[in-house]
Amino acid sequence: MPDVTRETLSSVLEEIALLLELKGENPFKIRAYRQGAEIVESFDGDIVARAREDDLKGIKGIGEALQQKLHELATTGTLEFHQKLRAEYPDTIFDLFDVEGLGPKKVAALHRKLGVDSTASLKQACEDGKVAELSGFGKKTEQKILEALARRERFADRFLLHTASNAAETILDQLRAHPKVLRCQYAGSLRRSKETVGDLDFIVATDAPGELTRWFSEMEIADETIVRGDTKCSIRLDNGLQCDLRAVSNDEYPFALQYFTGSKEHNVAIRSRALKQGLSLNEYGFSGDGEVPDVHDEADLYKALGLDCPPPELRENRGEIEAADDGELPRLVELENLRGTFHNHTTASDGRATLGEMADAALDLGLRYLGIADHSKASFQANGLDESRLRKQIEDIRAWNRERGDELWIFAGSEVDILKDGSLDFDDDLLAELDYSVASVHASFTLDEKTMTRRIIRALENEHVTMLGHLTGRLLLRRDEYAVNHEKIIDCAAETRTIIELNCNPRRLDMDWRWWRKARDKGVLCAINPDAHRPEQFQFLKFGIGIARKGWLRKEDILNTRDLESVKDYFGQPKAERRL
DNA sequence: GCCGTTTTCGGCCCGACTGTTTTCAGTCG
Repeated sequence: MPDVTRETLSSVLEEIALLLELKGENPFKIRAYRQGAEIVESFDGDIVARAREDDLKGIKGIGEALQQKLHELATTGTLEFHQKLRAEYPDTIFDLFDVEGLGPKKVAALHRKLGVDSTASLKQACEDGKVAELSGFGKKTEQKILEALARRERFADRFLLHTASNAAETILDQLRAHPKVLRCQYAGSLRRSKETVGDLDFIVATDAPGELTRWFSEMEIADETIVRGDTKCSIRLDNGLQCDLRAVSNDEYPFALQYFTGSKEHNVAIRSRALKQGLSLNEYGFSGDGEVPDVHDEADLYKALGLDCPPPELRENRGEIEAADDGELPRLVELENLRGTFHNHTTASDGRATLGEMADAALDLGLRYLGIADHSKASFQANGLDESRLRKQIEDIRAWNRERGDELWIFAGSEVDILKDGSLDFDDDLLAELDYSVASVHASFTLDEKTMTRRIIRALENEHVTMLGHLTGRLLLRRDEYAVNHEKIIDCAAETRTIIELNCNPRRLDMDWRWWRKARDKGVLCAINPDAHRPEQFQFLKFGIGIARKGWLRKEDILNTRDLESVKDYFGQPKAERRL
């Protein structure tokens, strides 16, 4: 049986879409492939098995042709249609689509007329002045391509959530202070709390749009102006992050905010719903033959379509529209619901602050309890604690609680390494002395999926493992996740009553938001953990809350929204008796 | 290529901006 994954299926469809674009195929056909790729990627169930068994009928967006192609791909491992298309172009041509300003038409022209087939040959062609000579191109286009190529080498094309969030708050503060701004907000993937962000979108309501776009491009924080018109302006910050401003009237504001918040998939579904009601919707308003509804904010806009207003984090077209239609949107967790946090480090291992300093910071945040989980001895690179150092730390924590436990209660834990074979870095007797433990993988990342999954499951089956740390080990924009079967881990966590952590470090945000709703429905409890290595990293909780909301989690799905006594009770029970 | 409470054919979101053009194609979001 060929080794075909969900990723294989969706990436082949996506590649077909790109190749058809190069060939200048019917754009709607291209979109069908692209949508097919998205459907496969987010399908709720074992899409690979369904494809293998030719059981894809009835999935909206996957018609006869795609069913047949997915079946061929899943059973044979390749797709003849795809292979034939690929043979017409070199592999490196796909890189050209990532160059800003280049779309399928221009890539096709460069390839056909100049033989450009990679970013290297594109750079050469520009430097030789050949690009400017092509019809439809010119000197400026050539220059812009060279700049885009240089930028690609200097900057990542995505940014971590906290990098984007910090910049956005700075800019939003300045917008709010501007006298001509009536209302403003950031939109886009940041507002939806995606784990990484490509650019920032700001929407302002104003009577003086031209003045605002000019002011925006002249902000001190702007390193470069990319475009500036009467209603739209794009700048780039010195870290490469692009920021777009849209200036609209106060009446248009809710429509622009909704539109630019996206996601694209959500908006497509919303617009088609509007059309069925005889309303045409764009970023400026409703239009239609009959009465056009009165809209002052986003909630009015959704209400006009018979929907409750889905929180921005849910707008991914993953069931939120149906839920909004049925009045069954979840009441999502909020930052204010958190009473404490688990999984934090101190100078005992690789943290930068002492136990006392971390505790004081938690008190300043208004938390009622704090969990300390320093590394275990196998993580020698992180100065992990051995048995005697851990026992000493447990004593220190008990002493704190005797003295100041009525202000802030500290739970004694450990981030215990899951060793290569799934056994733990401490024996059960020591683990039993702790209030709780976070079991994490920190080494041997390259095991195959089956072995890695079995390794983690063995750890979850341990009575003394309270929660699983950063499930996939991914470091966003830096290191891929290791191979692990999420479904099996989630099932095992539900069965063994093991909590799964939502690690809020912006590099991790792990477990991924796409899995939480399923985990929740299976009865898995979540802990929102900052993995703080210094006091200011408690701020990461904010991003964890964003991801939890994106994963449809409510207050009751998260351990650290409970009060101190409930958490003590929870830890005090045998694992098998713990309930949601 | 997909879809259908108007449709099995004819739609499929569309506006802003730029650059290369004399009225528009391409890209982006």
